[in-house]
Parts: sequence; structure tokens; C-alpha cells
Amino acid sequence: MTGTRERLIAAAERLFAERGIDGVSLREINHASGAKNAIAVQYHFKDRSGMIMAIMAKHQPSVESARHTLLDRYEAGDDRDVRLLAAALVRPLAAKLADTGGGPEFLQIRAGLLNRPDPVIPPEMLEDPASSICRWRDLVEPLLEADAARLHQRFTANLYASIELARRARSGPHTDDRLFTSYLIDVVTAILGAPVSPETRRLADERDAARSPLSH
Amino acid sequence: MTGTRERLIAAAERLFAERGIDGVSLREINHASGAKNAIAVQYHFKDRSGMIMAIMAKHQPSVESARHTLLDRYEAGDDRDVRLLAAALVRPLAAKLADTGGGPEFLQIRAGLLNRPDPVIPPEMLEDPASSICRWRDLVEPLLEADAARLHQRFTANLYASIELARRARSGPHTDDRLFTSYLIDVVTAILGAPVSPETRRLADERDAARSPLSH
DNA sequence: CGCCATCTAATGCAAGTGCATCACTTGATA
DNA sequence: TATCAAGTGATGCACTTGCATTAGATGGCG
Repeated sequence: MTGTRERLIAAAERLFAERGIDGVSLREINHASGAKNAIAVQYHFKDRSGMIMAIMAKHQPSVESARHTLLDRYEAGDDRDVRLLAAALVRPLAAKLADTGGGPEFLQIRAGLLNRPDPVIPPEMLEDPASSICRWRDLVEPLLEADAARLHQRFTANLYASIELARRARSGPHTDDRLFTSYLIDVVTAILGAPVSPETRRLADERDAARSPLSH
Repeated sequence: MTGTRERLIAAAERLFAERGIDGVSLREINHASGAKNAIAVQYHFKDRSGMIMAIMAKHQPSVESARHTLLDRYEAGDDRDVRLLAAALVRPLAAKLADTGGGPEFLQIRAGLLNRPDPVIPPEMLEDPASSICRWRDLVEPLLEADAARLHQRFTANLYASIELARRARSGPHTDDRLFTSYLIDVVTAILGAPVSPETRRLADERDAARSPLSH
């Protein structure tokens, strides 16, 4: 029957999370899935990239819908607290920690994808303009200080959260992830609200002055 | 002459930074180094792991000495500002951004090593107890709030800084990295001093209560 | 000069890789 | 029942990988 596809995905999840995306051959995935065939992966997913995209497509929808729900709630309310947005970034991913259907593996694979030099899968899958993360950015931006130098790097909060969650997932299943998640949200909140030091302010002013030479 | 070893390291730096540690074969490194030999890498560095360790050994000393100098200065002074320690973490690495002798490549490779599932090189190379980063930890710890839940994750400031620097290095050489560096120090400072939210505090108390059942 | 350690070069090989091809089974549908 | 698309199985091939082997070059030193 067509349970092979699911078993292939499950095997790929486990192996990719265990040894990294490049550390597993397609043959191994076939073998681990139980199918003694050597080409089932190619038949169902064409190649390694397709395999990865299938894994992402399996897990992304729940993350997306959960985050959109949180952002809906944020927009409906009056409170413009940064921590609410940090939670909207973290919680949908943190929910995967307890997802026995390959959630922790998904987090590890995702982190591996985010900071690799060459994009294995099309970046629009992670940076879809209609995705919740872009909506998140638009909501975060007005809460930040109006300092151009900052916006550039603040959005790495996403990358940071992803890596932390992958580390958590890698350290085995835990009975309770709530404390970890809550503190991760604290840290993300701190990143988003990091105050600009006098030294940074001065350097930013110097740069701005150098860019517009009419004021000297 | 024995310039081959240096050219091999230079080629490996560039290729590893460009395509990742697993994305380059040893043959490619040989070829890119100019040597048409197919085994120069194995002769000089034994295998891929030795190649990577040689790259790290080339760059780590300057980072170590610079950080120790900053920590010496910190201990000699009276000011116990967290930002001084954040600077001691970041600045020695940030100096590599402008190091044309493979500094940016080193940063990218280092970040790639830090969050991969399987440790390619012995972890004691990154976690040497006599290293500056362990000394840094000991100095940071007394400045943090006495909340057990935090210490565990605060030290990911190192990971965060590494990732940010790798991204900066990847985005090409810049004329001036001072503003970037200063703001990165701001963010690391914010991470170290991230306030514990009421929710986190409550969850930590619940956990502590569950661990010591004598108080119910 | 002659010796020898160091280094470079060339060839080859076993194992592993992605991928193609072809044959077989299955189950739904006309 | 006959047909046919979807899926599974098995074998082989061209290629790359790391690594071994062997031979040749280089240069310091007695």
C-alpha cells in the first residue's frame, strides 16, 4: 500500500536529525524505511531536496496556523507587548518539541537548513512572503526603536530561536518543556528590546554623518 | 618548498566557508590549492578532521590571547559591567572580520562546527577548560541573577555571537565593522541580562517544588 | 659529491553515491 | 474479465569519494 511514503519520511526525519542532511545517503533512507528497494526515495520525492521539502511540508502547516492564530490574537488585543510577539515566534515551534510524530527531528533539520551556506531547498519555502514569519516581522518592526542599524540584525531572533530549539530537541525528549520555552521567550524578548548603547549610538551617528556629507 | 601546506589551508578555508564542511571533497581542496596531486591533504593533515583542526589552530591563538587580555583588563579594573564581558566575548572574534588571512572564512567554519549534530573535531578544542571561554564563563556567572534555570542557557550567548559573526562574514568584506560589532555587543549584553518574566519565574518555582516534595 | 628526510606526483582501487532501466505486483475501473 | 496506472523490486552503470601504493623531486648536511 501507500504507507511506504510515510515510512520513508519517518526514516529520513530520524536519520537527517541524527547525522545531518549531508550525512545520510538516499540508500540508507530506503533501507531504514524497511523497503529493500534502492530507489523508493527517488520515485516518491525525486531527490534529496524533494525529500527534505516533503518533511518540511509535513510540519510547516501546523507551525504556520499556530503562529497566525497567535498573531490574530495579538492584533485583536490592545497590548503591544514585545513578549507577546516573541511568544508568537517561539511557541509554535516549541510545540514541536513534544510532537512524537517527528517534531524534534523536524526542529533539528530545520535548524540545519537555516544556517547552511548553500540553500538546499528553495528559500521561498522558508521566506514565503505570505508566511507567518513575514507577518511577524511587520508586526515587530513598529515596536523597535527607530534606529536603522538595528533592524538589520533584529530579525536573526528567528535563527537564534530555531537553533536553541534544535539543541533542546537534540538533548532528548523531556517531560516538560514549558520552563525552557518560557525562558527562551524571555531571551528573544531581550534580543528584540536590546537597548542601544552610547557607543553604538555614536558610531551610528558617525556613519550617518559620513553618508550625508552636506552636514559637516 | 613547504608553501603547499599554507596554500592547502587557504584553499580549504575558502571552500569550507563557501560550501560547508561536508560540501567539499579533499580532492577539490588539493586541486584548488594548485597542487595537482590528489593526496596532499592526507599527507599534511591525515583526513578531513585534521584539515579542520589545522584551520582552527591557525586562528584560535589570536582569539585566545585577545580575549585573555580583555579579561585581564576586566579583572584589574573596578567596573563589573556586563557589557565589558560581552565585549570580551565578541571583540576577539569580531577582529577576524577584517583579517584578510582567512578571518571571515574562519568565522563561518567555526559557526558551522558549533551546531552540527556530530562533532567533527574533538570538543575539547572548543571547550578547553584552560581556554578563555571557560574563564569568561566563570567571570560572567556571579553577575547573573541567582536563578538556576538561567545559567543553563545563558551560555548560548557564545553560540549566538558566533552565528551573527558568521553571517556578517558571509555578507562580504565591509569597510567598517565597528558599528556592527558594537551593536552585537549590545545584543549579547541584553541576552546576558535578560530579565526573567513572571511566567518563567512561576514555572521555575513549580519545578523546584516538584523536585523537593517535602514542601507541599 | 652522496645520503636521506621531506615533500610532491601519478596511478589505481574498493566502496559508496545518485540514478536509469526493466520487470513484477497490486488494486481500481470499464 | 481485461486494462492500466500506481507502486514495488532488483540489477547495473557511470561517477565520485577517501585512501593506499609506488615512484620521483627537492634540498639540507656530512
